[in-house]
Amino acid sequence: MAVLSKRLGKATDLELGSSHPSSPPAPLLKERGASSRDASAEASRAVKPGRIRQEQEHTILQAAEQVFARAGFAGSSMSELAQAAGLPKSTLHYYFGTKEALYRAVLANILALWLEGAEAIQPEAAPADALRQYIRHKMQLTAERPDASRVFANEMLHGAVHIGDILRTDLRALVKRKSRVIEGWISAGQMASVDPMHLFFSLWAMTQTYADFESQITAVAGAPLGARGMRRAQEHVESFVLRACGLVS
Amino acid sequence: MAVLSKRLGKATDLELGSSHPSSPPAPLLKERGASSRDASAEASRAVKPGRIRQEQEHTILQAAEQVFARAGFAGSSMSELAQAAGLPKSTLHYYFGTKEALYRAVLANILALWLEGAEAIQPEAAPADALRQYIRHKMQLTAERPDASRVFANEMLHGAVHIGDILRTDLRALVKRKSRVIEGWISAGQMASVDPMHLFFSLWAMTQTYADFESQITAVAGAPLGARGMRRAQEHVESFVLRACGLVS
DNA sequence: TTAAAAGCTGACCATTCGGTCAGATTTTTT
DNA sequence: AAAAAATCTGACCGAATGGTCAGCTTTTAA
Repeated sequence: MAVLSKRLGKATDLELGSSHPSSPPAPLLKERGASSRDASAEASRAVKPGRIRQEQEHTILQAAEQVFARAGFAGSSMSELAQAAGLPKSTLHYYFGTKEALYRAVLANILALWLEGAEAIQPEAAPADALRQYIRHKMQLTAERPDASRVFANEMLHGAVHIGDILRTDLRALVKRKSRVIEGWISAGQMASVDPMHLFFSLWAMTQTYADFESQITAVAGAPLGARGMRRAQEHVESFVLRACGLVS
Repeated sequence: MAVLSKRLGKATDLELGSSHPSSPPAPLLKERGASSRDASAEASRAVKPGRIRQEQEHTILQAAEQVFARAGFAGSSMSELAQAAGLPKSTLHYYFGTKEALYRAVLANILALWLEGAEAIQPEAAPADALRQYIRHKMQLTAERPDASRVFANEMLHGAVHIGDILRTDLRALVKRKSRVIEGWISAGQMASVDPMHLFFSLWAMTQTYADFESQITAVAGAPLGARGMRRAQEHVESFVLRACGLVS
């Protein structure tokens, strides 16, 4: 997992950094260390590679995720982004060069998150346990990082132009690999016959919907689901999927 | 269904027409007849209420759906919209006043479509038949009007500010009503115990994902699903849901 | 046939947009 | 302490945006 997300992070930065009209005014040393954002080591190794830069980038990215989630790429202006980060517009340009580069940086962070969790699906695992764990992971992400989910959803809704390459390579490979595991379970009679690819589509859809379409869900439910509602949602998805896969508890 | 969609159309137009800074320069006679777009009666009753207006509005709305689906509200400019419709920008303003009014008109059309199909869920029906029919209806909409689905998804992703009222009233009422039917089936032992509200969320998510996240699906599948792929998707969703509801075929 | 209504559009406008840059300030290195 | 590097930002710019409007043409009603 750590390996995977690191590899993807690189791939993203790569795809990203190449095609700008103007290169950023500052070095922009593309390196997120192995331990990404632990606050403890902050003071110790704070010497070398732009401690200020790291902090500011983090501030900006966090604010940008919120803003992009609310309005999408086109719907967010640099001045909004700047205001949300509590910094002048020029400072954002100093750190990320262009609005698109900032957007891609947000996406890169999210993508790594999004691809995690599938390690639970292993040949040796019991299908029910593996699926339950995967669903829990996805629902947790939905509950704890709804903005991340929404930015990701928005990107795909509009054609995934910025992350298409990664989807076509890494995500496709991941699904292929895990599909073989599921097919193994099926032919071993351990679960019902379900098209693995479509199973992934359904899992992603059912879990992400609680973040992406939260406004619809709130409207139908009459009020935001809250912690209790989300717990109930998770139970629903778990039992729904397990039953659909012929894995009655 | 006809009654429902008409009522909603009105409600939408109402919510719509009120809150503009400037009122449209032309009368804008808000009336879509009962038989919305049959080409046969076109020549016969073409006399009274602005035949040209009706045709032009239709042209513009159709083009706008495509454009809004691709780029969202903020990402679409009036000049793009105009170019897609093959008309000068001022003409769009003549017919719809503002970009937002045009967007709302597109949404209103879509919303009626989206709310259809739930009539299949009736107390007297067999649960398996009813659910299968509902899923088919949703999948058909996804396959035939993916742009409509995407505009709708985009609207909800960004808070459903333009249709929140209708979701909170009409959609909520619909779900409440149909949930009672499903609860009836459950307590009669006709299907497994599934939270009806969350069942709807899952159904919507699983079916719409094939339009809204088509780029992701194409990337993972290696190529667009096409007609055969969509047929397979429908079979997957049907059997998946039926099994999850304890309705083995 | 004529007057009125509806349809149409090129030219224009104020505002906002993403982005640049010179130069000041702060931090780090020597 | 001095030099170098990195950080920071107000002022500015050309382009694009949504929207307006006067005046034209076409369609409809009288």
